[in-house]
Amino acid sequence: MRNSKPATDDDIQELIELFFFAYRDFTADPDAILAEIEFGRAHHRVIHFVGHRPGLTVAELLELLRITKQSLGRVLKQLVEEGFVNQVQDREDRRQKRLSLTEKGANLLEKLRTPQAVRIQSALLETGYAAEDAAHFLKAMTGSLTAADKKE
Amino acid sequence: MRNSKPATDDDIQELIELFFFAYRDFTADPDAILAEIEFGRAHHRVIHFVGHRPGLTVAELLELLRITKQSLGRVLKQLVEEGFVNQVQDREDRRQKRLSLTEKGANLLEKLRTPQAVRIQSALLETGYAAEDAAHFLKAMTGSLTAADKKE
DNA sequence: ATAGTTATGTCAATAAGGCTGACATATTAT
DNA sequence: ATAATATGTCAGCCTTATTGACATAACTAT
Repeated sequence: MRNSKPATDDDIQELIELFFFAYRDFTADPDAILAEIEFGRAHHRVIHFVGHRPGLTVAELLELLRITKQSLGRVLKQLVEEGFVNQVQDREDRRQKRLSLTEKGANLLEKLRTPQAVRIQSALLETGYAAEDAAHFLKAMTGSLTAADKKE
Repeated sequence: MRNSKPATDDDIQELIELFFFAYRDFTADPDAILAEIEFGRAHHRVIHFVGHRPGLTVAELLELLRITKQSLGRVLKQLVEEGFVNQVQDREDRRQKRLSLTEKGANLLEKLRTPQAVRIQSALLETGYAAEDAAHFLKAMTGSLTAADKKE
C-alpha cells in the first residue's frame, strides 16, 4: 500500500467530515442503550477502560480519559454505588484503589460493545480491510502532532 | 485487500479504543484554537458545514448535526453577530435562510482545518494508505446499523 | 517522629452544549 | 381562509466538563 497518490485538499476535507460522521454514528448506538438506564457516555468510557484494564487505578483512568478527578468523581461513584464497578485497596500501596467490573458491569459492557463491534465488523467486511490495517491508521491518527512524543 | 483474516474479539476491542483515542486527539487541536476566541466545538461544526456547503439552509444544517434548532440557535446567533456567518433570504422561498461564511469565517475555518489536515496527511503518509481507502473505511462505519438505509 | 508528598474524595461555583415544551412570525401551499 | 413550513426565541432542565479549595489516609524521606 506504499506510495499511493497524494491526498488532495478535497480528499482531506472529505476525510475530516467522514471522521465526524463515523464517530457520531459510532457513539449513537451505545448512547441509546445508556439512556435507558439513565447513564451517559461518560459512564461508558469508564466501564470500557475498567473492563479492558482490570485493576487499573483512579489516576491511570484519569490519564486515559484526560478529564479531572472531579468530573470522574460523580460518574465513578454512581457506577460503584449501583454495583457496576468494584474498588479494592491495593495491598502494596493502600492509598490506591484498584478498579474492576462486577459481573453486572461486565454484562453492561458487553451490551454496549455489541453494536460497536457489529459496526466495525461490517465495515471491515464491506471494505475487505484487515483489522490490523484499520488499527494502524487509527494509531497513526492518535497522539500529539509534534512527532516528539509519537511513542505515547 | 479482500479476504484478509477475520477480526478477533481482541482486534475489535482494540479498534473501539483506538477510535476513541483518535477522535479525542483529532478534536483536541481545533478545540485549543477555538478556546482562544471563546468558541466551542459546536461553533466549529457549524463553520465546517457552512463552509463546505455554502448556501445550505438551517434545516439542512440541523439534519447534518442531528441537534435541535434550540441548540443550534445560540451558536448560530453568535456566529452571525460576530461576523463569521452570513444569512441571506432565499429568493424562491423567502422563509428559508441560506447560510454562508464571511471572509472572517473562511479564515477561521482554514485555521481550524490546518491541524486536522496535518494529522490526516501524516497518518496517510505514515501508513502509506490512500485517502480513498481511509474514506472507504470511514464511510462503511457511517450510517444506520440496519443495512436498510445504507445509501444515506 | 515529623514533615512533605501522593492518591483519592468531596464541596462549591461555573460553563458549554445538549434537551423539551411552548409560542411567535413570516411565508408558502391548499 | 386555513394549514403547513422554516425559522427564531423564551424558559427551564440535564450531563459533563471545568477551576479552586480543602480533607483524609497512607506512603516517603529526613
